[in-house]
Amino acid sequence: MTPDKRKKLKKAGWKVSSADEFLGLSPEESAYIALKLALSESLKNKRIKKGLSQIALAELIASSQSRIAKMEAADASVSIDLLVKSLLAMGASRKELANAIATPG
Amino acid sequence: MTPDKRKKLKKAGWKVSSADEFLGLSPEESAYIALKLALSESLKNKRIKKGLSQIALAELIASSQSRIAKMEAADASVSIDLLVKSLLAMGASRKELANAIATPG
DNA sequence: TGAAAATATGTCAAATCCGACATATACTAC
DNA sequence: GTAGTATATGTCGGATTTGACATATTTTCA
Repeated sequence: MTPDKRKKLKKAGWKVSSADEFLGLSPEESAYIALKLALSESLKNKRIKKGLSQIALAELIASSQSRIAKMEAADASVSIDLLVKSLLAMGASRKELANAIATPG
Repeated sequence: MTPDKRKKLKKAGWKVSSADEFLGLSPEESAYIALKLALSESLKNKRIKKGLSQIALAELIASSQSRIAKMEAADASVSIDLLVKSLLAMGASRKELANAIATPG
């Protein structure tokens, strides 16, 4: 695990203060977190590509700027459900979703 | 139209995917439902392949038989989050997930 | 057939997640 | 610098989702 990724995880509120702690996570726990990171990255990329601010996207999908920020930060309070719904609302296809999910962060 | 009625129609033999227009679903609504159906199918297939009963799976992933049944029925009360977590708990890889998502129902 | 196992359905309190708001911090361009 | 814009963070009431339970229905098999 790269220092970058660890920093990102920590920033997102996950308890990752050391590699040992991270290794203490079960495989499905880390897979779940990795999945969320992949989706949040995809969301941010798509938003930027469309030239939208977080506020503009929030209005577009009936959410709020703060929640968009949390989505993009893969915050622990954000579900995969919301990430997927948001991506779909931005016009992502199933294949795009699948690709985001399959692609390692 | 409620998700419940939609489900009943599907059970009654309607080809939901081709009836989207008639049902007045937005593209992201139908994509979301299709996604859930794909994941629930994948979950059921994986469980059967492992020779597990719903009760056994429930114990394995700390849930309940009734919730497993609802997952496999793509019930409106079940989130994509739970479906993904369950698949990961059964040992699905990200690529398997991606494939399930990309594959049309 | 009929009992037993598996699955489906309905309900609900508790846990989790959401949008909204306030506020802080970061980034531009002057 | 600093004014303006964008993004991040903390909190909270209300909405949604969850596991659990009761019960109904379906499937399996002798």
